Amino acid sequence: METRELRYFVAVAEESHVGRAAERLGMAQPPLSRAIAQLERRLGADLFVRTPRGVELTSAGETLLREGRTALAAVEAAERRTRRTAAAGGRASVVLTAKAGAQSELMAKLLDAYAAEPDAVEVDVVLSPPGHQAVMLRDGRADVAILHRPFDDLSGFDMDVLAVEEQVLILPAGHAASARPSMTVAEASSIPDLPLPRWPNLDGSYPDGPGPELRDMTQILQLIRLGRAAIVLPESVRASVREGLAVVPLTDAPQVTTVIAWPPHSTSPAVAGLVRTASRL
Amino acid sequence: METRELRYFVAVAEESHVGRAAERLGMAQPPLSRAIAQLERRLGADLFVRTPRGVELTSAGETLLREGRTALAAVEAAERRTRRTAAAGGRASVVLTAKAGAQSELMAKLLDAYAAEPDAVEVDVVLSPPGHQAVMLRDGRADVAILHRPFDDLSGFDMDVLAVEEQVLILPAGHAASARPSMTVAEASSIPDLPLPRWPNLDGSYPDGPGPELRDMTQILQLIRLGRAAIVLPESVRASVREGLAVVPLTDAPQVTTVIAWPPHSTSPAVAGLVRTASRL
DNA sequence: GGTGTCCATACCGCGGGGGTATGGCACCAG
DNA sequence: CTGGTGCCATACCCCCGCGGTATGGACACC
Repeated sequence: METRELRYFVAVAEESHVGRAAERLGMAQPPLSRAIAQLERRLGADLFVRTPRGVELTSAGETLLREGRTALAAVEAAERRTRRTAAAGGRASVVLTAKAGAQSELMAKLLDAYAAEPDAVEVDVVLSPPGHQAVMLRDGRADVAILHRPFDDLSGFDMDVLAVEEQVLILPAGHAASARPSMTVAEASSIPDLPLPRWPNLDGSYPDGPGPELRDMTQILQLIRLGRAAIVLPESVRASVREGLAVVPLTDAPQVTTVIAWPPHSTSPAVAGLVRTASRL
Repeated sequence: METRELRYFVAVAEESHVGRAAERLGMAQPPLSRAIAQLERRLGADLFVRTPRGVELTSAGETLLREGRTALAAVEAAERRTRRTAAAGGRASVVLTAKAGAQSELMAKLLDAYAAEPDAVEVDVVLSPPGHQAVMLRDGRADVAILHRPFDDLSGFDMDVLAVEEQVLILPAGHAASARPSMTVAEASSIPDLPLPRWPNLDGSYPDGPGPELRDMTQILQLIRLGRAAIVLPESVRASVREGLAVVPLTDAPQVTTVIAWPPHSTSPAVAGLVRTASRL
């Protein structure tokens, strides 16, 4: 099976419509129809049932869609990483990605410790919006990532745990609830005049709800000082909490685990070294 | 990048020789040279340095070899799984692979429990030689596997832990050492007249050493009864130990963890159901 | 039954993958 | 230094197969 065939198949499966898929692929409809039919012949499997409105996946087609997407991502990742190591011009280098804003002290410690290693290579740090680290690791734009359980999807990666912490509620300093010694998540999310902000989805859109749309951390902290919102965050943010804000521990929020993750089996020596120093921190 | 190009590249990289790679691929040398050159142009990266003896990988080439192999495996897995679900003829089914011989009671419990589930599908159990479960999971011949830490390479899989057990030494009943209440691994492996058997590598070859070559469990137990060998195994084998054999606990052997593993992101409903019942055992 | 909306088939042109023959280069034996 | 050997690259050719256009055929809806 060629990646071209797979790309065609995925396009048709996603559109449920050969014509639209062809348009998306920048080609005419008949060759696409033929390519799909040929793929079906070669696999010995019907991938679609043809309906008057378009096409629908068979169960074999659903399997190929699931598996094919990850296969395509793997090919794409191979290509990207190859281009990158070539661009580095023989001198090895590693791209590390992390969420913009948080755990800067941990990152600094890691980068310092690694730079002191005898066989250290250059580390490019790429800060990306929350939730995008795993994507970048999967498609080859990054080699290692710092990410967070249970928020990020870690499936398919190897990883080491770097830190475990509780979560706290950040709210305006003067607010009545700020005097409480602790709170539950249910209580925190139902404070009448303090809605929790909404986090953007992977595609940049926002879920519906009452809270403000969260853009960056300083903006939301500003909103909290103004008495307009509250937010649940890992307790390490205490370090960056200045006046005007109060912190209340949450008793039943899930623990947040900071991990360093990397794609399995692509253990370049540089990545291995970085992971080794990370796990010694 | 097309999978054909990747296959060509991997062949050349593995042979370090364009001519031999071409032979292996069943084609002539010049088109292969050209395909590689074209791949290099398209990637904008030199993958090989040409030497008078053949070719050598550049660092970019090493990256592509590492990544490309897993990408090819992913494509192959997609193809196999699609063929399989098509062959199942609409009626979903799952292939579970496990090491031949061991933990049969756990498997039986799992299969019984799963069969009782409302949405259970047919489960094909494939027993494969030790160490091959992970390979079958990676190349799509299986959907779920029962395997064992730290022996199997679990990287890249999602998993749940099913059981944790200590290891024991099995030796002839009459042997002097069989009276000891416990032993260390060092002691167990240096009993003068009882060599530990050698396990086959993934390719079927055997490492060098004094012990007998292990073929199957009954054969090795026979050898132990004859006073010719001893073996270290998880303690669950006590159940299948009959007369003529003695069991001595090991104090410092690593724990053996039995896990159920599955490829990430290919979570078909059937696999998900099987895993769910497994983790409830 | 006409019409619109799909996907499939028929047919054609051309790019590119694969073949053979040969060149160019480095190393080695003498 | 020179002929020989063992590589990979280039030159040239053929033909398969991919992609294009035109059209057929099935189905739903009015």
